[in-house]
This record gives sequence, structure tokens and C-alpha cells, in this order.
Amino acid sequence: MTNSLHEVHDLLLEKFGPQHWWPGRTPFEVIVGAVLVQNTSWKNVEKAIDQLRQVDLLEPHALHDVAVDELEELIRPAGYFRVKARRLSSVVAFIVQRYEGSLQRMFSTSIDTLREELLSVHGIGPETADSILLYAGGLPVFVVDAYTHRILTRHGWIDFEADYHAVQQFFYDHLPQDVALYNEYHALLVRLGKDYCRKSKPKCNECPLRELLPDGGPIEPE
DNA sequence: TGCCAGGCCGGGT
DNA sequence: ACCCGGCATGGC
Repeated sequence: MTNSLHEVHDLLLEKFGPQHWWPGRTPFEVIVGAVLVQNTSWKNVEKAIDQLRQVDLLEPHALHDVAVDELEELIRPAGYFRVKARRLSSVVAFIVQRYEGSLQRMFSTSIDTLREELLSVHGIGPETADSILLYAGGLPVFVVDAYTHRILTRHGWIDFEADYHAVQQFFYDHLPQDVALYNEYHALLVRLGKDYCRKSKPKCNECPLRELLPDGGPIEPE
């Protein structure tokens, strides 16, 4: 790693500008979005969120009172709607039962404890948990997603085999603990990924990070 | 048109 | 401990 991760962040910020993540109006809306966006484009999620807003379901107790099959129809545009309706129900049940529906209380819990609790909820894995902690809770947690992994492996910064925790640790090892930095950085990596690091149609030769690499360019995609 | 999107779970080896 | 299929709509 000849260049600090700071430089990468600064270059991306210079090129793309602030991303203003998370695109949610309230912490609860961010949580709902975090579940709905799993392996799905944000565009689809927006439609589902809009439908929930139309019927005033973007708050814990209201959503908790909705039947699953009704929820399914409302979130249909987000895809995987049966699965996600149940996942949302689980998350909301957790918030209502464990924290009386208060995100204020929920985010008062220590990060490590809350992370473990979130991971124990059906439908919440590492990325969703961390997205909730960072983007809904404003806590210093770095979010790793498929783009992050792909970008780092294609540039030879980490092994392809690196798992979620290893990738996350890579950022913790090279960055100061800074919520605003974590927030912007993840958003910028996703932005970069969409333009230059898609699973298919990668445009590594045009990648703006190319100039930061010692050998003049990203390695070939796997 | 086919392939993929800001994952996660459960069953099979 | 892996490995893999299933889940589903909408966009390029």
C-alpha cells in the first residue's frame, strides 16, 4: 500500500463531490432502506419507500402493526418482496420489543453490543448491520459491500479471499476513527463502483484511481 | 435479450 | 467449514 487510503478518498471526493448519503429522511427510514436495498438497486427501493410513506408506515410502531402480506404488496418494487417483508417485520419487532420502538434508546447501546444484537435479527447480516450503525446511528463503523470488495481486490490492495471482517479491518488499520469520513468514503466507493467497477462491463482502464497505483493501473478483473 | 443490482439465509456436502 | 441455490423487480 504505497498510497494512503486518505489519498484515495480525497481523489474520489474531488472527482465525484459529496454523495450526501444516506438518502433517507429519518433514522428509521434509513433502517428500512438498508433492508430493502439488499442486492437491489436503490432506484427500486425508492419506489417501495415512497409507498410506505404514502400510508405513513415509516415509523416503528406503525410498521409493527402491519400484516406481513400487506407489507409485501407495499414493498413489491424493491424485489425479493416476500423475503424482505419478513425481514422488515423481524427488524421492527426487534426495535419495538427490545427498545420500545425508540431508536434513541437503541443507539445509546454500545456499538459492539448493538452490532451483535442486530446480527442476531433475521435478515440482518454484516453490511446491513453496519449500514444501520453508521448511516442511521451516526456511529463510527465502516461499511463494506460488494463494490468495496471488488474495487480493493481489482487494485490488488487485498486478497480476493478476504472476507467482510478482513476488508473492514483494512480500513480501520489505515484510517482515523471518523464518522464523517466513513460515511463519505463508503458512498464514494459505491459511486466509483457503479461507474467503473461493475461486475460485468468493468472500465478499469478509465478508473480514476489508476493514477494512484504504483504500476500505473488496476489489475485485470477476475 | 440476458444479466445484474449498495445480501442473507438455509440446506446439502 | 465451505458451497450453492433461492429470493424478484426494474434498468441498461
